[in-house]
Amino acid sequence: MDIAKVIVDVPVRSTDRPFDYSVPDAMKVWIEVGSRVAVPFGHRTVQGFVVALEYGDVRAVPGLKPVQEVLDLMPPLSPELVELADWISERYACRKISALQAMLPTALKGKAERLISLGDEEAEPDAAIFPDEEWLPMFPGPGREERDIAEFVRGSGEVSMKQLARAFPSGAETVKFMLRRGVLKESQSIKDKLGKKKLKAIDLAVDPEAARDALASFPARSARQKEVLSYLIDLEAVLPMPLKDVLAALQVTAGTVKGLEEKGLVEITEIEVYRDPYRGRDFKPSTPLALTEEQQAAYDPIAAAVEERRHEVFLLHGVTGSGKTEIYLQTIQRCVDQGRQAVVLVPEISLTPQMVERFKSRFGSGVAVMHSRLSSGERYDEWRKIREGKAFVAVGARSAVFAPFSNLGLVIIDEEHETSYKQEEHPRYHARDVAVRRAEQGDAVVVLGSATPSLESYYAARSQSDIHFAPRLLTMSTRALGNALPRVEIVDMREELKEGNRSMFSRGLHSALAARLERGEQTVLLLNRRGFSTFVMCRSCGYVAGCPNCDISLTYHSRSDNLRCHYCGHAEPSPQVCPECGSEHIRFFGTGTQRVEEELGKLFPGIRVIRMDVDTTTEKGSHEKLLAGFRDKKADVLLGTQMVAKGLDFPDVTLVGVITADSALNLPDFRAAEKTFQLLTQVAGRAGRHSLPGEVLIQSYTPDHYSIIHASGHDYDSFVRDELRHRKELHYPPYCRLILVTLSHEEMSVALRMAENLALNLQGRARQRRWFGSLDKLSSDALDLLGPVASPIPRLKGRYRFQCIVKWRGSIDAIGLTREVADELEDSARDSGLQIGIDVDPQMMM
DNA sequence: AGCACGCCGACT
DNA sequence: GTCGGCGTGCTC
Repeated sequence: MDIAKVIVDVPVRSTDRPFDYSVPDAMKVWIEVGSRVAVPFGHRTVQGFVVALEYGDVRAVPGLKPVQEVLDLMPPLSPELVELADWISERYACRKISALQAMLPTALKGKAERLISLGDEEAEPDAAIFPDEEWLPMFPGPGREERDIAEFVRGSGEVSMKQLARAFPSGAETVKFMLRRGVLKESQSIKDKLGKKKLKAIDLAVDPEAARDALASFPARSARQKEVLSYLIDLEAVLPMPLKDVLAALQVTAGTVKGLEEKGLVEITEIEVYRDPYRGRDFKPSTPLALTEEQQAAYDPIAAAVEERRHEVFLLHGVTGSGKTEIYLQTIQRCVDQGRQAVVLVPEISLTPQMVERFKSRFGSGVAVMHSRLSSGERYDEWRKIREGKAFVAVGARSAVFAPFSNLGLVIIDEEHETSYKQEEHPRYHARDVAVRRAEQGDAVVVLGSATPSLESYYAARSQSDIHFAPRLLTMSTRALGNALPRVEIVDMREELKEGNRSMFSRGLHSALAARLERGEQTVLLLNRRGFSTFVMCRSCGYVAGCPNCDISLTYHSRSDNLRCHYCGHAEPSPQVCPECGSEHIRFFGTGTQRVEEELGKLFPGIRVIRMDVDTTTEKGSHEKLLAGFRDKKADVLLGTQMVAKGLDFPDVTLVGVITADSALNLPDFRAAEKTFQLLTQVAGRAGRHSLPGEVLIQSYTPDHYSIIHASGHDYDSFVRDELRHRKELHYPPYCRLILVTLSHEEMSVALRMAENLALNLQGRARQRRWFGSLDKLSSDALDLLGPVASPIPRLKGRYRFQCIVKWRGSIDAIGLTREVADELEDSARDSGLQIGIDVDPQMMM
């Protein structure tokens, strides 16, 4: 293997391909596919990843440079992950390097560092330029500084440019001059953002016998030192131990230990530690529960596939409380018993201590947890536990799909329908699709679990003819504990208004709340704040202004005081009275959690409310703290946005109130109904999970909408039937796929012209290939184009934004074509201020 | 992305 | 006449 193909960390299109390097003999042992390396690139050193190794005659390739350095003892990526990165870069139209980087913790994003050392030339100042040596002390000019710098560098051998700048704040010119003359020389290497965490540790410097002897002859006045020493002798078996533990245990100060160190009895060293974010927490071991008949029926086929090491995707559709987690746990056990590893993906929002605890209790320290609340150091440590084989289960959000296991046998995706599995920045991958791909590569099993599966997955399972994958459907329709699903009542807010109640609380919700306060039971109130004030609704009849072409809500634009569709560009004036009923109660809609909290305080003086939304949960750990407070019954009401709907399980919650179901329903998104149904179903599942029966009240201005009616009846099948009919009629997924192309430029006219250009090119190219045609036609291959229109966020960071939506289906390479056209346009715009973003299978159409 | 090479204005 | 402005082109 003489040639390494390397993807370099230069994220532009012209370098989005492997570059060849020769591998020095001494490096051959260390370099593998997946190695992270430092390579000379142009006039500098950059980080890169080895994606292939080839045997070849290095001499046959002129101009080949050698790999400079291998950056890790163990390659951070496996060949399997490298291959997956390649797939991601094509599937999601992103740079290869972005896909590779996305798989690693940020701590491993190395950047080049400039190192300065003494050159071959004498470090003496140039006599022709500077006065004689003996004059120097009198002239603290450049000559003096030069000598100091040379001394400084000589002292430490190699000095980073940063250190040098800190020591000689105004020495930049001099350094430059010295470099030019060869007095100093420069090299570059890649430095990680973060090192391994080192901890001060204490150890005996002499053997225990000698220490015991010393103890006997200790002067009485150093009683504290004596205490420390005897403590260490007793715990000799676990040495070296963290210094701070000793200090805490004996209530002594570092000075005491210092004294012992000076006597030569103990030794302060540094040990490398894993930062375990769950350290010090006890997890009660749990054992497998007996499965119900229904659970068993779902478990068996999954376990069989795991047992046979056969790739298969399962869609586990189980109502809230049906015990999906227990199935996950037992399936993981099967997988682990075979010496393979498992990944569990959970939406970020439900990655609560409750959730983590269930896995830690069953699998102990073999569980690595990865989520965004961890510091980058903590995340890195959890990642290393996986890479080094110290963990066999990874529980985490989206990016845990890249857990560097060597023999992954199972991927579980809980709450499969959650949009947070789609990454909204580059690379815009969907963890579910990546998981399926990864599992295919390694003959692993995928379990998609949800009480409300996404239409894409459900349709794929039912029709068995989908584009992505065809999961096997497993259904669980009863709760594991045998209790009934809560009774759900819909409150018609139009009626409330008619009867003179202008409050945001209906009379029904008001009295239900009062009853809970009286009985000391708890309530969860959901307020969906998304889509705040952007749509127009009539409070009298529930009419919402929608697009005549696209069947989505129109968005209100205050600048022009009109309503627009951001799919097709349709625009109309903003109505003054309701076109349906003539009422003047038509306005932009939205209420904040803060206002609800205020009103609660007014209606129920003394009520204890915990408010949970983006404002109150930004701080690290605040999320957990708030929930713990609610669990300990420090509040009567938990009020929040979506985050209160997910996965919480509190025994004393008997009432769930949805302040207004409509705000989710009227998002300008074709998935609005699906989101609403999912949200309502999830939040309803929070009530009455234990012995006390639950009640759910949903307030709505459109109480006859099918998503609300079916959610109240816990009727997923009927909802899907209605929703699929809509999707089919209007050509939305799962009946086609989408690509969202966003163009931005500082100048509005350029942005628009380029967007039109792109649309035209795309259309032309698709026609040539005979792909272009209405999706109405029966042919299986079709491509259609919407736009360009202004983006829902028309201006961002000083750039005007326009978007096009590609709708397509069949076996055509619509992604490749879109990328091709976008690349060409970016090229031809020599102007270069143009940015084009491609989002394949977008979840948020914003 | 950097960083150097390259062709035009204000200065010792 | 030079130092340096940042336009464009390349990086195994």
